[in-house]
Amino acid sequence: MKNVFTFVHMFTLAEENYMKAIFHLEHESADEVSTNAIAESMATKPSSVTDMIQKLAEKKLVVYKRYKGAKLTEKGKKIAANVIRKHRLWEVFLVEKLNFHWDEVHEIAEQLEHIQSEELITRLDKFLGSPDFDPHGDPIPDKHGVLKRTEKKLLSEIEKNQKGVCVGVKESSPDFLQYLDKKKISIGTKITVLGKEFFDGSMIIQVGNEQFFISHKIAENLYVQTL
Amino acid sequence: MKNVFTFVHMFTLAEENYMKAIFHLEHESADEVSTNAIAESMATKPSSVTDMIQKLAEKKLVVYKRYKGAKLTEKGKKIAANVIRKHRLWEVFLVEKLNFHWDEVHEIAEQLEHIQSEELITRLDKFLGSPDFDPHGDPIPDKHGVLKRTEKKLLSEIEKNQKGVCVGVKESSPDFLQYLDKKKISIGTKITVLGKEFFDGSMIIQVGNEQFFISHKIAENLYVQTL
DNA sequence: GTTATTTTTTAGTCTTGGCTAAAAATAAAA
DNA sequence: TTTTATTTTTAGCCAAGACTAAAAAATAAC
Repeated sequence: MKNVFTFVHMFTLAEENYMKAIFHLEHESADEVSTNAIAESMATKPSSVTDMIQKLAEKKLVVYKRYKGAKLTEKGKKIAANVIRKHRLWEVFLVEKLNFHWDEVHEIAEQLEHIQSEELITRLDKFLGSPDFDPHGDPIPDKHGVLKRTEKKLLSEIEKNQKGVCVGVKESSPDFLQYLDKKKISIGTKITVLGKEFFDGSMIIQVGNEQFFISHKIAENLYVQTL
Repeated sequence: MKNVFTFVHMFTLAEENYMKAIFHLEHESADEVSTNAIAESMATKPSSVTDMIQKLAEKKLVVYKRYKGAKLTEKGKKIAANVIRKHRLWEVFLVEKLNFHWDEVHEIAEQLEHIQSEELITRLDKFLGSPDFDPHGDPIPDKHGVLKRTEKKLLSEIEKNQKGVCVGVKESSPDFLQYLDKKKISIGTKITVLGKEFFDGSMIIQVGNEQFFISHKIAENLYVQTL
């Protein structure tokens, strides 16, 4: 089939997905990522990965040495970050505007992230109020592909009298999400830890004008960014 | 490449585009559509078209007889209508929510129409207030693929004292669109023809509380649905 | 420092969806 | 009704991106 997206810089769906996968793996273990690791993360075979990273290397999107794994170039990194930016912006859209739940949006965003239009993303970002985090609390890279280095912590790691902004959840079972809804906790909600019980890890927290008790189980499944 | 969209009924991007093209051509000239016509409308070669319609025929999406062209089956028609539904809903989104202009949205919608998720479209439709027309005034098929038979007319064809709702434009040059903006005419705007000059086709119309003069050139580029 | 194991690469196939060039069927003209 | 022109199909080829099986390199174990 002919390439449907006729723009200046064009990468195929497969190329974008490979770069994205390598990007994520690099952020997990710093060094160049192994063929096997990429294959596993993409549910494909190592031989297919070798093929592709060789092609990406020719296009100067990754640095590749036989038997030594791959590493994104600056250009590759930028492209990957942009795909991730689109993915996360679309997730915000799906949750905030279409009322999907946090755990329903990944598959759809996986498709939407490949839509090609700079202007679309510029406008979508504006429409959503230029969010900094996606519904899972992961940071959204800016339009230059720069990913704000974020101090995402579990609420349970926060000390007494510290504040944090809710940026996501670790677990996302319906029960948990409903609990959060009930307590009016969502992305962007400011939380202050008023008290912390060392015996069971439970906490007293303040959300808006309300103060209430939460168990350790709740606190260890909620990501916050400290302020 | 492996199919990215893993759903129940899955058609490739190419298959969807062929069905869509055939759907449009059938609505232009009733009968089965010729290989050449499809090739031209898709900017591809007749031999490629033959290949594809044979594949579609095996899948019972079109009826095909050698040298006799193709015709969508009920199933094929439904699928095509659904792609068109998605295309037009996304166009509404782009114009109404992201403030794109009517003539900027086609390329992007061409990509978005292939995103696979029933739920997404259900919610998008609701989010947009279940619109009946896209920004070009073309009707949006319902979720069963039924296309409301519409009486789309040019404003110039409307008689004195008749009313219509603006459903789209024929020409969509920036100048024309800006003119319409200035006159506060957009999709859904009610227009009443107060007077009509037979000599030059100019009109006096009412839009909201304002009454003003428009030339024939304007009137013959504006689609309305009569009320 | 060999041998064994794991990882990675190569070589060769497959499918999708394009393409060109040539053949066959249909339609138009003489 | 032949001949000519057009349309459509077939046959064969190409690229992307997957796969399997076998070879080669790097690691680990003895």
